[in-house]
Parts: sequence; C-alpha cells; structure tokens
Amino acid sequence: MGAVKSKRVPRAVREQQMLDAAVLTFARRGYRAASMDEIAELAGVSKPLVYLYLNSKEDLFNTVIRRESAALVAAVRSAVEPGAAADRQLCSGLKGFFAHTAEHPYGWAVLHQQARTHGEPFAREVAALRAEIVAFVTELLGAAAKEAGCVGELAEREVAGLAHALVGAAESLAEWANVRTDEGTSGDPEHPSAKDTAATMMNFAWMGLNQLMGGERWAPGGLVDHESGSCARR
Amino acid sequence: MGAVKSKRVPRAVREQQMLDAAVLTFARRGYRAASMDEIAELAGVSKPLVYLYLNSKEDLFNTVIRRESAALVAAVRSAVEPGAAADRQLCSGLKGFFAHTAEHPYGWAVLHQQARTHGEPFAREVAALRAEIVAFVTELLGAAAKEAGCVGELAEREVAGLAHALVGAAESLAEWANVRTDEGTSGDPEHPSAKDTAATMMNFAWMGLNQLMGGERWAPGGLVDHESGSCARR
Amino acid sequence: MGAVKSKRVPRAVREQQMLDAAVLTFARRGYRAASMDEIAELAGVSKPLVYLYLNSKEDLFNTVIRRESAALVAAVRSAVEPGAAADRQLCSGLKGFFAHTAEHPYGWAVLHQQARTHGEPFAREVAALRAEIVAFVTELLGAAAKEAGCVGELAEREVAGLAHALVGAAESLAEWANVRTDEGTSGDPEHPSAKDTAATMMNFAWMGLNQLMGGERWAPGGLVDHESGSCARR
Amino acid sequence: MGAVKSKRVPRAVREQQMLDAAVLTFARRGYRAASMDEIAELAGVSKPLVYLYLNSKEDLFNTVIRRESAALVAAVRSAVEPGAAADRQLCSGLKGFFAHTAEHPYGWAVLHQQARTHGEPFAREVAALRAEIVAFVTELLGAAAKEAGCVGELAEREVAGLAHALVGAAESLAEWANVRTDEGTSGDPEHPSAKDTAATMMNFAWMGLNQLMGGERWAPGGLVDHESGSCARR
DNA sequence: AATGAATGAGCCTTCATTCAT
DNA sequence: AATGAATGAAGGCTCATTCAT
Repeated sequence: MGAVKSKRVPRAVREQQMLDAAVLTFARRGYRAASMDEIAELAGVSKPLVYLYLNSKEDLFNTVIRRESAALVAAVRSAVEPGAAADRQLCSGLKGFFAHTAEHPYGWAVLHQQARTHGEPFAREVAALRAEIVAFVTELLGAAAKEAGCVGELAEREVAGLAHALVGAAESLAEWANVRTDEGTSGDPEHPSAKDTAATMMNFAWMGLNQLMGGERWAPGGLVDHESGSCARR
Repeated sequence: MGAVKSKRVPRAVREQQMLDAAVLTFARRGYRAASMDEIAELAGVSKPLVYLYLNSKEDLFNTVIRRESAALVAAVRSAVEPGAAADRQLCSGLKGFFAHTAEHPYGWAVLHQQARTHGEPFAREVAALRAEIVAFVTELLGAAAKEAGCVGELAEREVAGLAHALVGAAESLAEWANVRTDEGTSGDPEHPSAKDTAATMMNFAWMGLNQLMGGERWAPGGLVDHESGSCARR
Repeated sequence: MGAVKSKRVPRAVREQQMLDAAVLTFARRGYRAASMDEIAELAGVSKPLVYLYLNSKEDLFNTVIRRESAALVAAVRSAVEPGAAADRQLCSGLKGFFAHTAEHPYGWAVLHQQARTHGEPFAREVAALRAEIVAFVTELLGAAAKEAGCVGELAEREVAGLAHALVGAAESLAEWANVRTDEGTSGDPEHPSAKDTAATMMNFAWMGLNQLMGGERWAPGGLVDHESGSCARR
Repeated sequence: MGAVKSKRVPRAVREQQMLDAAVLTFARRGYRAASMDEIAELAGVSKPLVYLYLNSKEDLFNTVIRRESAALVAAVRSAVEPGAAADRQLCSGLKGFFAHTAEHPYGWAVLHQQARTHGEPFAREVAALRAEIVAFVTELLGAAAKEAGCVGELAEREVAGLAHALVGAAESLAEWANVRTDEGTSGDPEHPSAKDTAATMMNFAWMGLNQLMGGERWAPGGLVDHESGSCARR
C-alpha cells in the first residue's frame, strides 16, 4: 500500500524508507499510537525486517529524532553566514529555520510535538537540540550586545530568558505559518514565506532587544531609563 | 497508594480526586501511555468507579482538559484590570498566566504538551483555548496601537503574527521558568517569580511593539523608517 | 425511566415488577447480555433491592422461567375440556397455547429461545416444561388411538416421535403467527388468530394421524397398507 | 489441551481449526458466555492469532454461522434428486437434513439455538437460512399439489403455514433424535437413523397434506368435505 | 423498605516482539 | 535480503455483587 514493492533493496536505502515511514506515522499518530505494523506497511516491508534493521520501536523513534534533529540543525547552520553581523546572522538563521520546518512538517511535528511528550528517553534528546539552538541564539545576543557597545547591563539570566522567549516565538510562528500555508492553495504566493516570517520575528524581537541593550526597560506607566545610558544605542 | 484511603466519599468529591489523579498521570505519561489502572490507584479508588463517574478514558481526558482550560482562562481573566491601559492589561495578564502555570504545572503540561498531540477530539479543544488567548492578545495590541495614536500602519496579518509570537514566547518562558523552579530548592527565593517573568516578557515584546507602531522596521543593516512618523511614539 | 417511581411498595408487588422487567430484558438481550442494572432501572428500583428480593441473577432467571412456565401450562390446561374427545382436547389445548404465546410474547421468548441456550441449570427447567407438554400430547394421541379402536399398531416410540413433531410444529407456528401479527396493524382482523392457527395445526396433523392409526404408511411411490386394516378408520 | 499441538501450520488450515473450536464452544456456552480464550485454547493457538485471522468475536461468529449454514444447505440440496416426484424430494431432503444435523450436532446447535437468540446481526443470517428452507418446502408442497391435480384449493397462506409447521416439526425431531442418540451407546444400532426419522416425518405430514389437497378439513366432531372433491386423491 | 458508594474478576482487543525458514 | 506464523503482556471496559446507611 505504502511504497511500490521493490524487492532486494540495499540496506541503506531500505533504512531510509523505513525512517521516512516512521516519521510520517509518528507525526500523525504519536509515539504510542503509532504501530509497528503501520510503519512496516507504509515502508512496504515486513515487520521482522524493521526489527532487523532498527532493533526496536524505541530505537526507531530515537533514530528518527536524531535524523530530524541533525537535519534541522544543519539547515539552520548552513543558512547563517559565519562572519556577518549578529542581526543578519539571527535573521538568516530564522529564515533557514522557517524554511526547513515548512519543507519538513512531519519531521518538525515529531520533534516539536511528539518527542517532548513521551517520557525521559526522548524528551532528553529533543531538549538537547533545543538547548543547542538556545545556546546559539544566546551567543548571538551576546555578540550583538558587544557590537552595540553594551557592557554587562544585560544579566546572563536576562539574556537566557530572552533567548528562550525568542525561540518560543519562532516555534509558535513556525506552526502558525505552516497552518496558514496548509489552508491556502498549494502554490499560494500570498502565504507567508520563510523570509516574511523571519522578518516578522526580527521586527518583533530585534528592536525590543535593541532598546533593552540601550538600558531602557518597560515599567507600568511608560519606559524608564533603568541605567543611565552607559550603553550606546545603535 | 496515592491519596489517603478514605472510604465512602460523596461523588462530587471523588470526581475531583479522580480528575486530580488524571491530570498528574496524563501529564507524566501522555494520553496513550497513561493507564486507567494507574489513575485509579493514584486516586485511591478502583477502576470501575472511575468508569462509573467519568465514563471512558476519552471522556476523562476531555473533562480534564476542560477543567484545566477553564481554570487557566479564569486565572488570566481575573488577573487583568478591565479598564487599565493596554500595556498594563497585557502585563497583568502575563503575570496571571505565569503564576497559574507555575502553580499548576501538571495542568499546564496536559494542555500545552499532551492535548495538542493526541488527535482531533482533544486538539480542537486546546486549539480553541489558544485561539481565545491569541484573540485576547490581538485585541490588546490593537487597543495599544490606537492608544498610541497609530492609525492602520500595522496590517492585520502583522498583528496576528505578533500575537502568535507573543503567545509562543510566553509559553516558552512558562516552561523555562518551571524547569528552573523544579531544579532549584523548592522554596528558592531566587527563582524567577511570575512578576519577573512577566517583566522579561514585557521588556522583550513591548518595546519592540512600541517601535513597530512608530513605523520603524528592522532591515538588514539597520533600522529604517518604513513610513514617515505618522504614528506618535509614546 | 421504566415504571413511574412509587416508593414504599409492598414486597409482593415489587417482586412482580422486577420479574416483569426481567422477562422483558432477558427476552430482548438474552441471559448473558441482560444486565442487572438494566433490569433494576426498568423495574424502577435500585440494584441492591433486586438482590435483596431475588438473590442473584441466576435465581432471578430461574424464578422468571418458573413463573412463565407455570403461566403457560395453566393457560393450556385451563383451555381444554377434561371430558371431551381427544381431537377436541388437542384442538382447544393448541388454541390455548397459541393464545397465550401471542399474549405473552416476551415470556414465550424467554422460555423458547433464551432458557434453552444457556447451560444446564436453565435448560433442565425448560426441558421439564416441554416434557410435560409432550407427555400431555402423547397421552392425547394414545387416547385418540384407543377411541379410534386402534390397538397397539403405533409403537410407543412412534407415538413419542409424533408428539415431538407436533409440539415442534406448534412452536414454529407460534413464532410465525407472532411475527405475522407484529407486521400487521395492531388491530388487524386478518392476522391469524389463535383459533385459525390451531385449525391449521389440526388440519396439518390430525388427518395424518388419523390415517396412521388406520395403518397406512407413506412409502416412496405411494401409500401402503402397512398392516391389514385391523384398525378401524373413523 | 484441545487439539494436538502442531506448530507452524498454514493459515487456511489454522482457520478451519479455529472455526471448529468456535463451533464447539459457541454451541456449548452460547455467544456471550463463550470466551475467546476458551476458543483459542481449544484450537491449540494463542488468542492473538485468532484475532489476526478472524478479526473479532462477532466476525468469528458470523463466519461460523455462514460456514455451518452453507454446509447444511449443501447437505440438503445434494440429498434431493432434482427430477423426482415431490414426495420423494421432500423425503430425501428430510433424510439429508436429519443425517447432517446428526453428524454435526454442534453446528446445528449454533444455527438453531444460538444464532437466533443473539441480536440482529446474527439472527438475520439464520433467518435467511430458514427462509430459504421454508421456501424450498413451500415450493415442493406447491408442486405436490399440482402433481395431485389439486387446483388452487390451498390458499397461499395455508401452504406457508404448513411449510412452517413442517420445518418446525423437522427441527424438533432433529433435536429429539440427537438427544436420544446421545443417551444411547455411541454405536447404538437402535437409535433412530436419519432414514427412520425422515419416515416418521413423512408419515406425520405427508398423509395429512394429501388429504388436505383432497379438500378435506378437520372440524370438531369429524372430518368435513370442505370443497366437493374437485381434487383427485392419489 | 430502600439506596448511594464501591469493588474483584473477567473479557475483548491490541501491540511489540520473536521464531523458523 | 526477507517473511509468514505465532505469542506474552497489558489495557480499556463491563458486570454481578456487596457494604454501610
């Protein structure tokens, strides 16, 4: 039913077919509800073969998570220009992120929705991925602060909080953009492209960060100059 | 094992005990992996009683979702002062949100992580909750734009995108704050309080929004004045 | 839901209400599928009361069987005139049988369909009922043979077989007549009345019996005179 | 415990073993009381295999009913000689029926006792079987009437009633013969053979029918000539 | 006379996993 | 390289039955 039956396929290829089937099935059903039967059928092979190659359901899920994690990280990393200014790096990273999640919705669903919700072994794997991305963002924010000549006003905890907020906002937008995309016509030129979504994120986040680095803080009733402008605004 | 065994309890009370046990179990294991046996044991009753009162696993999960949704919405709604300025409303709403999610981490986990990942019947319920919150935020942003004298510069889609980003950021921070809390000593006075987290969010988001309303946009290389300053900055 | 709730009813009455509910439920669902919950609800009482009065599901079913058996036997017995000719007795007995089964379809369903199909304890009870009726019929056939001056030509086994055939035919017609009745309008004057059905049975059976007693037998190719006409034909 | 354990059996064979076990179990316990565990054990396999091959208890029961129905119909059909006289056809059909039910008592019990008593899905299946047989008999009676030169005196309803009576009588005799058989020694040469039972039926029914076709009817007090002998008696 | 609260036991069904070829 | 045959274990759900009032 799934793939066309082609016998005698080399192992490496078969494994990828199985992983593809697994990604789709895990995304659609969730880890527990996905059955090895369904995955095997979708991959066009018998169940014992899945076990021969991937050992167990748990191993299979882990392999899936790792493959999708690696692909996402690679996409983001390859999108940024190493030497550029921090804001450009952030923007191009976001663009890469949105583009990849839009192109691999099932992989993203597995990472974002399924892997976190099914107990320790998997959650850790995805937490590591997220931590890596958050660290990357935190680094960029630090670099940006330095570029802007801002010295030490942003406490580490504050930076970490901002990075988490930024990543959460990006995740939320990724989902929103995908849903919007699904609704429109497939070739809809109106749907928010990765570039547009990245721009929205930058508009939302960067300018506020900029001001934060300038020492301004929000307070009920208006802005306050938290610390005298020891931090040059760009 | 769970609660102290107290025999012959009126139905209304037992039902709440069961729902409490269910929240905890669903949060820990996920919908599929949670067994009715475990829930019943945790509630200190036999399984048939759970079925007698809550009908089925699906009904139980739905009831849990609705109870937790209602509690969250009530917490947020009761936190905002209806007549106040938009930024104050947003801030107090966030504070209510962070406080509630911190106090009810399992309920929040069920809503945020589990309900969305387990098929149509539940996902819709939570999608409705999220839509309600996003709508609330969108409304606040619109009001803020009006207050700021900003007329029409922010396209509807842009506002919606911002609202989604904001909600996503808040969700991410809620999780982050909770984890931080869990790790520290239980009574840790250092852990980010709801007030602190709300302040972080406001700092991250509000100032950027403010500038957006002022017509400024981020662009590679620096800020640009997208439209001549037709929108007074506060 | 079932009966109107009337509290404080004397035991004898309540028991009959329960038995009525049980007859209906057992007929509709079968012994195993009928739940004590449904019976109790239909009787308008709580389950413990059913247990208090009728002890157990098995006892309840037995009580039902005995009540319905007794009613059927009484109906048949009271329909025949003790002193009449054998054929008249048989005819009026059949009339009583068809009339009673038509008036008490649920009771008849329990006896005919349910009680026989659910293991030893109940099957025996109904077998006894059937044996009683078969014995009654056998007796009538014997009397008829004697009346007809037929002496000993009908072997006992043959008579017993005929009685069984006759009873089976009557049961089958009872069902058929009831179904026919259900289909027609409730007051349908066309549907086969008990009298008509009894007549059909008599036409079907009696005349053949008559000839049997006359010594004739069926054989491929035509009738044969099994024994020289030592048995006067009426 | 049931069959001798023989591992690795092809599916088609296993399925028949399972169906055999199911027939026996359903006949002994009834549909509801029969457990899949018992059936599986009797078939010498594990429960999951039963589900793998037969899908569900309901499907299993349906498959059983259809297999046994088909076998019974085939036995009866193959017993009659198509071109023969109506009475010979009826007699040989009955012989086939009694022989088959005697050889397959459990199959017959499932059809006759269990399937009719367990709700719509199954009852319909068996009702169809019975209707087929009744139709066959009705046809034979009609043919016999024509052969006998009887024109139209037997109303359709009357014929249908007679056919039902005949089938009911046959069913009753089948059960009676089986019980008798069970009680006697297994190889008892005295127990009523299918041939004998068929003869009893023919004696019981055919001669009466013959007279009915001759226009005679039973009436209290004696026979009457319902219509002047327009119908030649054989 | 009557009931709300509660449970032990069992059944249908499914699933991850292995064996033998 | 690949599969048809088979199962131990567990989970959702229901039911007859009892306890305490």
